[in-house]
Amino acid sequence: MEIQLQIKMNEKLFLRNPEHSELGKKIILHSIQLIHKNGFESFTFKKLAEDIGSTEAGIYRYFENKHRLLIYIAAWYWSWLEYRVAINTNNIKDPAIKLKKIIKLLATVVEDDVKTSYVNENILHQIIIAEGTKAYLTKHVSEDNKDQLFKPYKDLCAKIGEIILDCNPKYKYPKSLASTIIEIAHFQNFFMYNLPSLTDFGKDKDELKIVAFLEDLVFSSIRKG
Amino acid sequence: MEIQLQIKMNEKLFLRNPEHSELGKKIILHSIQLIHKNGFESFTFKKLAEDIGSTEAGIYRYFENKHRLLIYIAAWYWSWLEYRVAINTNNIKDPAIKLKKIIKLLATVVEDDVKTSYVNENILHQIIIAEGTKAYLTKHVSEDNKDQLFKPYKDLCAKIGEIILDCNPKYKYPKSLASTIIEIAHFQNFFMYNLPSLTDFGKDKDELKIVAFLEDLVFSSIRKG
DNA sequence: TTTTAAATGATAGTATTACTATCTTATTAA
DNA sequence: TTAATAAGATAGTAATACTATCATTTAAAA
Repeated sequence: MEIQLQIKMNEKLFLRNPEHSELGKKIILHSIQLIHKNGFESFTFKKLAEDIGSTEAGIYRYFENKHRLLIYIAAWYWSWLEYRVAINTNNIKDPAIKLKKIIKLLATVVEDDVKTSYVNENILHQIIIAEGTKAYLTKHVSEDNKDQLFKPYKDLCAKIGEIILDCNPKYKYPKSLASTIIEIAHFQNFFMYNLPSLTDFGKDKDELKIVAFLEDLVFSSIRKG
Repeated sequence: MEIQLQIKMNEKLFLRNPEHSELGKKIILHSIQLIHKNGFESFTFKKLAEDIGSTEAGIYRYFENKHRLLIYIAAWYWSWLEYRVAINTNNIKDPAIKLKKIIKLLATVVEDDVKTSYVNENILHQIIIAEGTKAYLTKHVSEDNKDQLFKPYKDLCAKIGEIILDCNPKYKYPKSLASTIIEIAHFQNFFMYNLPSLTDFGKDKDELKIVAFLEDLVFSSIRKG
């Protein structure tokens, strides 16, 4: 039996649903590759079209602009991560063990377990580390937020916040700690590889050390008092 | 007596030193204003030139491109912050109190104490919150890093790391905790105003709550064990 | 199986962006 | 006073970020 993961995406994320056609899937697959290769700034729909063997106008039928495409990719990533969190924690009772599992999912490289044919999840993880925050660090965050474009990110954050509260119902900052875990898992990874002096992991470049750091940070805060 | 703060900047940050001319100072002042107003993505040298009453070519004599200008502004900000950290902590002996002071400097709005005629420090603080990470989240971080473009950021981080070690010489992640404090101070501020459900401060929008959260996070980690 | 609609391909065109080049005129410093 | 140096003015180019149109292919409905 082959498991095919299909993530339901908010309609406002695209003009035409890329999951419903071959061209659409190619757009997602190749944009992830191109952004990974050259970075989001030098990524253009022209280059993407050439890469796919389609035309610029063709891409514009799916996404308003490259920023919207980034938001789509990020939303897909967070939905996929929440799904992985769900399947990896649903048989665990102890919230602390749940939280540890989540930290590991956030901070370590993905093993390509569930295949979604048109997305390379490992590369996706890497581009979200480097480019993910650009999805919302804009002047139009609030409007985009009203259109629910960041819902998957916020849902995941809310879920982590709840688990933090399960660990300690008196902890005062569950949501802020949740968003902190998410962002720091990515930032410490980026720093470790690119600006290593900002971390304590520069020498061995071991993602498990980021996990250890985050666990230490999180559990000493939650359990204290 | 009027105190004039002059920050020595790395020569590689610019083509011509903007501090050495009126036009240069206008470039810094107006670019901060424009980036604050419309965001970094829609910021162009053409618009900047029009705003100043100069020409595009004139700006290009000072900075290679707008990304370099952002790096310059960020570097200036981190240098200035390290200076403020120095004057605000040099008479304090207790490293824990030092650290609290630093968290406050990072997370709260600046009171315009020391004037640097051509920089509005309050607006600067806000644009670094929203745009600062874009200075290094690029495909050419490593080359830029070799040119020491991020030195002020790294110096500040190292300094905070040392103070953390002063608090507890056995703490295992001083540098990672330092970069975490810096980034989270800014991210929680951005979230609080723009994606409030990612924080516990959405209702009152009180920066002092970010300070409290960070203090709780930092000191429970450092002091534990 | 034909008709019709929808998606794609091909091509063209525009305004803006991101520059580079050159020449002239101020400003400043030797 | 002359000689650099910086700034202003103008022009030009390649690439980016789109929009529009029309023909063709593919897929769904009659």
